[in-house]
Amino acid sequence: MNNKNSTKDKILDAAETLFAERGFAETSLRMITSRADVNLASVNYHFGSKKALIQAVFDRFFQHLSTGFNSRFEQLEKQEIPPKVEEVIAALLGPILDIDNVRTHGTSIFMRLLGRAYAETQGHLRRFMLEKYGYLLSRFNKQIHRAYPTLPMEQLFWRLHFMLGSMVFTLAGSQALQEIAEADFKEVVDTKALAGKLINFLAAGMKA
Amino acid sequence: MNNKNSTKDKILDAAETLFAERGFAETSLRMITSRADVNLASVNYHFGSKKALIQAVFDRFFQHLSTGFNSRFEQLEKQEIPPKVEEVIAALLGPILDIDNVRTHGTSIFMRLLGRAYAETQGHLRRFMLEKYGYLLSRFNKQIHRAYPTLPMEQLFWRLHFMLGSMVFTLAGSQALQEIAEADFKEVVDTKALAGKLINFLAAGMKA
DNA sequence: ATTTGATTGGAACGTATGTTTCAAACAACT
DNA sequence: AGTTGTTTGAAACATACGTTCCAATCAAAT
Repeated sequence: MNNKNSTKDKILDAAETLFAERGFAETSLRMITSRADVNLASVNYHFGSKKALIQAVFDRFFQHLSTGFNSRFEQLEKQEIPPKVEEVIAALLGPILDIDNVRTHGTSIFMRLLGRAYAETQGHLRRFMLEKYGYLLSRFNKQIHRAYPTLPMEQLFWRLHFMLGSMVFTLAGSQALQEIAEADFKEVVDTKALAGKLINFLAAGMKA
Repeated sequence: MNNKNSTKDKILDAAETLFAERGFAETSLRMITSRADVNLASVNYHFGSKKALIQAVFDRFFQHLSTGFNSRFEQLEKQEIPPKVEEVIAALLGPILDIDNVRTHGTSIFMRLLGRAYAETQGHLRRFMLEKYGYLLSRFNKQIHRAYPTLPMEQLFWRLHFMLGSMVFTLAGSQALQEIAEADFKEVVDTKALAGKLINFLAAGMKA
């Protein structure tokens, strides 16, 4: 049913790349099916509609991510001593970077999708994601609060969103930025090093 | 020719709002012309094509902005004593917030447009903007370097992009976020106060 | 070997889009 | 008043889209 080269997975693979590259509305089902080398009708057969396909693409990503999030946050939660701010941010960022171990450039594709979902004001995607993964934010907030108890919750709320912006924006364009940096500074920066820089920046902002 | 209520301006007004609210592909010319109360054909008559209309919308916004940027950065550049990091960031953020003085909800509309333009990987918009406003980044870098001379240029490059991500994302979703914050914390946060929080966060990250 | 249910293929449907056409209305100037 | 160039209006155009239909094919179980 869910082999690596089943029609369903071929559609998901093609759709995920095209959605990230071109956007949801700008990607037609015909582009997807011709890239996946399957019949046009198979999208509606397997997924029901284009909207359902979009949600399925996100669903697959989040299934990869949630195991990573769960194990990292469980580890933080069972610790007696409060974590450092850097560690909490790393718990959020780590699983996202791990996608690259499974797929090439998986992180940037996912972040681009996330950025596009965020821009969607039609909003069915935002609601869908918040519904499924809102619990993550409250777990994150709890840990930040342990790491930095004097920060008012209202400040935390805003800084969380400042942080998300940096993460999505940077990781979505990471390929392009890495190339520019390499050309300008003759210094190769891999994604792991980039994440370190990002965590430093964000942790300082959180602790401001 | 360019009266406030000329057909051309009515189209631009309607298009700018709808593009920000719904996105470029999701906004049809018929929506624009019916909201602007003009004939459908007038878009192609005055602008040539939908793509050209999109660029015209951005052009008008950037004309407002560039005068603000120029005056603020000239002021920084002529100062003998180095500016503070916060001041440099404020010079970038200030003109954007000033749009609210001209239009209601102008900032969030513009930032949403910016966010969408960034998401557009078709890319003709990104190139168009970088071409027109790339010079701003080097002026910004120079001033940050004056404020914080020991920061290596390569670090500055990355932190600049971390910062842009926060700015675009936060301001693009500022309406929605302000509503959530108001509901959750019973505390009204106007855009000016939000900008202050954002500058604090970003300056701390810059100085990390 | 036959039957049954799931999947695929090819074609068509209805609808919405950006663009074009061309006549009517308007404006400015002689 | 008449002419000329610009702008509007209503309709049609070609195209691309998501979706649906139904026959052909396939896989597995009897």
